[in-house]
Amino acid sequence: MEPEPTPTLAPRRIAHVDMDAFYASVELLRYPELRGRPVVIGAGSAAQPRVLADGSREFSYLRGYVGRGVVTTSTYEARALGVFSAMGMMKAAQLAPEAVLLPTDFAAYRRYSGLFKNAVATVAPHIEDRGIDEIYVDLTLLPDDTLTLARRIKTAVREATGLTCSIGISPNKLLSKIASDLDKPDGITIISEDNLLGRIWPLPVGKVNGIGPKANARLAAIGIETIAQLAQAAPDLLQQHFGLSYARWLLSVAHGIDDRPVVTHSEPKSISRETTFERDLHVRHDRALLSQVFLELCTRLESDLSRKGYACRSVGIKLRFDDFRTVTRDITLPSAIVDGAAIHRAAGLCLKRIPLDRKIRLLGVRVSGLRSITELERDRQAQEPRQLSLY
DNA sequence: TCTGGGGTCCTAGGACCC
DNA sequence: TCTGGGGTCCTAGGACCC
Repeated sequence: MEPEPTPTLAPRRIAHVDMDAFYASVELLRYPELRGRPVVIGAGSAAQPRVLADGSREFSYLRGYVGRGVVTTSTYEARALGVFSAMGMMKAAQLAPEAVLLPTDFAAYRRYSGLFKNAVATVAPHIEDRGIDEIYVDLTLLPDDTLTLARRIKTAVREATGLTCSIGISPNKLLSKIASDLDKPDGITIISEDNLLGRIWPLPVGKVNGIGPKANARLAAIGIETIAQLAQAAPDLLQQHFGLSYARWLLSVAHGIDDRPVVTHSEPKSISRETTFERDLHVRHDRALLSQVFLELCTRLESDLSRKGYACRSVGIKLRFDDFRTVTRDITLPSAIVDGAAIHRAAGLCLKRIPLDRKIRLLGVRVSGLRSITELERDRQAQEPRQLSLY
């Protein structure tokens, strides 16, 4: 493998802004009496707090939770008890039975997300969206010094939302993402050439965005646990275990190299709707329920598409069986569709191609090959005169 | 007391076309 | 009549992220 080229341009200044325990913090604005207590977000509407006659609120608790939900977010007090995102709620209830349980309210989080992003944009408008609670911001062309900008961003966010965020700033997205996590909550971490080795290299490889549980385990199996060890690993050893392109990527990230730009606009590639059943469903005995849910998923996709102004050329389904095995089937159509009935027909063709020999845990429908409806219309109108000229 | 829902990107094989 | 490569599209699965 060839050595990575050394960047020669003046370093960029990329910020990663990450809201602190975002969903939980939004809930604490609403229910300030919960501040300082372990709180877990992630239930359905059954966990909605009730307002009592005297105006006080009665909350649900994790104790006794039954169901298939997972923790979406938890407050720092709940994390101290071992309750983290993506943990099964049953397990969380064992660890923290006295934690308050709240339902997710995505409409509220989206509202605060908009406030947070608009606030940052008043300070630095070159923003890449990375989901509901984090963004990258390119500060390179702004005149002020880095620390001043970071403080200004935090002030703007706090004034607009009442919430805190953590900011990492470095020459690239990779390092800034790692940095924003180093001083949470409410921190500012600036990584430069000078402190790169001291701050980044001692960290476990799993801190790198893109090294997940699988890669982590495979690296551990060959004795690589820290970013420093990864940086010093023999290229041939990495290539042997991970293939050429992934090995190259691993080495470059370990050396803090990442040239990806901050991308301020992107179009969606796919839209999906899926649901996990409260109990595994039998293909024949629960056929009516399965059919109803299947149709509902397609109907929701129709409204998603039309609300967002897209048509789709591909339709796919996803099934998860009771043994957690997941299968997908796709079909690409001759022309783009929006209509729920057409999505339902295509999804039905996909479903026929899956042998249904086990109970079903999850059913999902996905549309992809998205085309903007206004562009389709424009193309269609541009086509018409040409077709007419054939006559 | 197993494991949500919404996404993106990558890989790899086969079809098909030139 | 054995048999080129390259490019693109489609499909299935998997890793990863928030």
